[in-house]
Amino acid sequence: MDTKHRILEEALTLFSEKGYANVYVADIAARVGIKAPSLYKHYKNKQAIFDAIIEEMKRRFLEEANVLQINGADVLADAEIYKQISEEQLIALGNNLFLYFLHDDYTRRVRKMLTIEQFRDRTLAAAYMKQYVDDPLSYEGMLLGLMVSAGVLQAENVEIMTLHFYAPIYLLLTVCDREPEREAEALKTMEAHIRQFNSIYAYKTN
Amino acid sequence: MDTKHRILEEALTLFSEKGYANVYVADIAARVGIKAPSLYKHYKNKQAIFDAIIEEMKRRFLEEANVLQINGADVLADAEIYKQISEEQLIALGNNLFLYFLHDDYTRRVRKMLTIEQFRDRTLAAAYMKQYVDDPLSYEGMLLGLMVSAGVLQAENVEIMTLHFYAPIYLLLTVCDREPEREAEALKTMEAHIRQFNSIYAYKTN
DNA sequence: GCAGTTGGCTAATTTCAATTAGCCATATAA
DNA sequence: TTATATGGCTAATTGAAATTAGCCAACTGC
Repeated sequence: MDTKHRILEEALTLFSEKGYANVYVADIAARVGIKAPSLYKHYKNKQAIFDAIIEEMKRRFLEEANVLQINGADVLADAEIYKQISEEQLIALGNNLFLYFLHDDYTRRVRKMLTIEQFRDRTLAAAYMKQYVDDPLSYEGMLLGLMVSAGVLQAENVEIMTLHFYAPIYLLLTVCDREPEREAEALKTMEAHIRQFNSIYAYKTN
Repeated sequence: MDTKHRILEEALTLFSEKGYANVYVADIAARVGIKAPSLYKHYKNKQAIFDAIIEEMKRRFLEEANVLQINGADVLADAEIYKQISEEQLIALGNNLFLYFLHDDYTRRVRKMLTIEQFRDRTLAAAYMKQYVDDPLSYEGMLLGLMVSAGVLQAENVEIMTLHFYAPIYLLLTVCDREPEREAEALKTMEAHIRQFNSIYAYKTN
């Protein structure tokens, strides 16, 4: 029944840890609790499993993008909120993004898998970039832009300000993906980063 | 004669494009201009080729770190220079680092290979982090620290300032590794980033 | 209560890439 | 100038993993 879905689940886990080529069909089957040949009742071959994972990933990413879009519209209607944004809330914004990317199990595995497979397939590289660079920059850019409009922050160039906000988060994310034991250190750095970011970009009456 | 070295060269290129598991010994041989079995006159097996690449990488990284260390000492003796650093020089600093990492052929291939292989071997992940995150942060941190001492820049926290300087460079590097056609755009962003960085952190007499 | 579909299994089979065997020419060195 | 090492080749051999064949039990809907 949901064996078909369990296969994707376990395959994703394995692909994210070892990469497609180093995972054997038999490994996937074992994790699901069946024998390798039984997998072929559900998927044509190994590649088809990979493709299905990518399809589901695209679906989820798209869905997520839509949710954010809608949220974005809501937030825009509600721009009042942004007039009283505090440093602590800015820290929460960064932390949420960081911890979601880092801990959400699905997101984490997909990101690792894309990291490993991206050079074999340019569309995967593009998906990675969109999801972990371009979309976050554009979403956070919108939020920070609202804060500028609300007079909470100020910047010569909001895009660059957004880069200054997000790039350290991205860097710390790549650190923690590879060396998870550095997470505590990363969270401290995160907070110091956002405090300094805030003191730099907070609106100052001269 | 230097066939032995050519093998490492061609293997590195292939590993960086497809990853270890997707490269066949025969591919490497073909690029070198010999047949697969002849490779075994030079290396015990495929893994030994990979290991030799990693050994050479470690040697080069260490050597490079030493050069920077020595440069660092020189630069420290010469701290006067830093009193008249200009925005253009700061841009040059960022650009040099970025373009060296991006275009140096050896560095580029090694970085891609590590990106692909890092999750199979924690020591590779650690090597990647050291070379592309920790060492640049510490080296740039030293330079920016000197600029602070020289009264050219000011910051609450120099480490965070360094993160603000380097993280965008790192992010743009990961973009260009994956989507090289975005390099021109990245260079513009780079410059805008450093100008804004400078206007933020430049020492201001109140 | 039975035809058919589903999803499991074991036992092949296939495929493909790594590696080994064993031969030969050339270069080196005593 | 002869023996030995070096580095190339072709033709096996091996081994591992994907995939296929073919069997069977259990559920499904009529």
